[in-house]
Amino acid sequence: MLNYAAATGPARFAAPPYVLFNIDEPRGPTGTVMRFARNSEIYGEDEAAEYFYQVISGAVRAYKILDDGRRQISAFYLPGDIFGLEAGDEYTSSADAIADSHVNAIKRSTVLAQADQDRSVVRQLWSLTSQELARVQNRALLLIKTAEERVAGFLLEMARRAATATTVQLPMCRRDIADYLGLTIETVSRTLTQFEHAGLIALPASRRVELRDRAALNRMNS
Amino acid sequence: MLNYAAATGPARFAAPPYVLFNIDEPRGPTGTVMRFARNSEIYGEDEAAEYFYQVISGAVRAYKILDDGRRQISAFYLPGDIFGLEAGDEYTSSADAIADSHVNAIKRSTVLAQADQDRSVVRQLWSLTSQELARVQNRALLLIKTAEERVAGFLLEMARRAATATTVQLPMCRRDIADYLGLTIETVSRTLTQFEHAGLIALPASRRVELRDRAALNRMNS
DNA sequence: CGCTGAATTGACGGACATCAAGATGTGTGG
DNA sequence: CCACACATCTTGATGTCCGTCAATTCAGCG
Repeated sequence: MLNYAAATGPARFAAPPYVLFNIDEPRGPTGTVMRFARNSEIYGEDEAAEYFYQVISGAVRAYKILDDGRRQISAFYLPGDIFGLEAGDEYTSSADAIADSHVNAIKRSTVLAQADQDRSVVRQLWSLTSQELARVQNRALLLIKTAEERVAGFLLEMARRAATATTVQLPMCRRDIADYLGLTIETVSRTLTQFEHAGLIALPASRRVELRDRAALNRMNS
Repeated sequence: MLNYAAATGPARFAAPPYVLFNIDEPRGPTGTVMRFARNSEIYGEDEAAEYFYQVISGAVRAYKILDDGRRQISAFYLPGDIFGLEAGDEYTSSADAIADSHVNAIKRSTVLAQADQDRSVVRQLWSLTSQELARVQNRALLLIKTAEERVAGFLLEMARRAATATTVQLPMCRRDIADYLGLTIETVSRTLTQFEHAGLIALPASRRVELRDRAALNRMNS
């Protein structure tokens, strides 16, 4: 059930050497492997930020809950992705496992101590946070677009990050997608079937998407 | 026309000592004061990131333009705010002056060189980028809300950052506000007059807002 | 005092949310 | 292996918030 194969693929983050994490040695001196069951919480908003994480297998969502119960998912993390990188002492979002997942956890205090020896560590933390900032900016761009554009953008993003050829296996349910895109599950569903009827995608299963006309999807991404 | 008084107010960023910028000594060894006229560009997206900036007087907007001409403003920077802090070699947004402005500019290469001597420099860069990330996350939260909630949130944010007592002097036009909130100027305008009729605010001038019922606005902020 | 861009106000339509029902898929126990 | 239960997903009907288009008012400036 747990997919270690995903962990042996190409790493998705920036420049080696990997001071923080090395996905090829998840059990090495750089951290501890933890297992989280589907829908279990990894950390909560405003909790003390004890660990930095990297996804080994499975998938993770980061989110905030508004007073009225609405949820906004700010990011999905897939194998290779690093998350929980707080500069402050508390997590600014909650995070939980979308599917049964293995993550590599490394103590924040250890990393910060390491930073006193090795100046490249903080440089790397800054760089990763900067990449996260760029991701959030791009998602904010999505949120001002039409439903079509948002769903198209989401499919292309997932294809870029998790695709084998043209088939995307979605780890998350429609509610997660809706909460990520700022839409309702009905609108997400309708938009997907509309894409299917237009021949842009195929939906052999609700969580499996085949991109048939990537150019058309790109055009929508405006 | 240029308001130096604003620069002598309390600094708005985090913990001293200010390695990067010291707003009390804008002409000191930490940078160069530059002047930008209203609507002039400070830097463009994908340009080489030559400088880090801090606003001394005036106001700055950062934004991206979509293919179809839509503009999304990702942030407003007021006196004391630092912007243009790129970890990569290029700016990821454009920035220009909303009003005639003075900014303190410090060469990115100088700061990065300084970072080899003083380890607190990168730590500070990381911290500032992390704060920027938190700001963008909060704006993304705004974008999934109703027009009322977005405008209320905007007013409270501006009041917190730029208010003298309960009066907010807005440096930007309705189009800027609209592009920041993902609304149209008509909706922004209508929502403001609606707030006025409900007694939540007063609008003695189109760019001057007096908060009359902060509690009610806060309640909308959900 | 007239010109011009900014802001407001109104009428209307459309995209997406809401409410509701039905279809599909999945896990569990007999 | 089948049957039932429950969650997930899809599809339909209706409503509403906000965008669009258009006209008017207001403010700043030569």
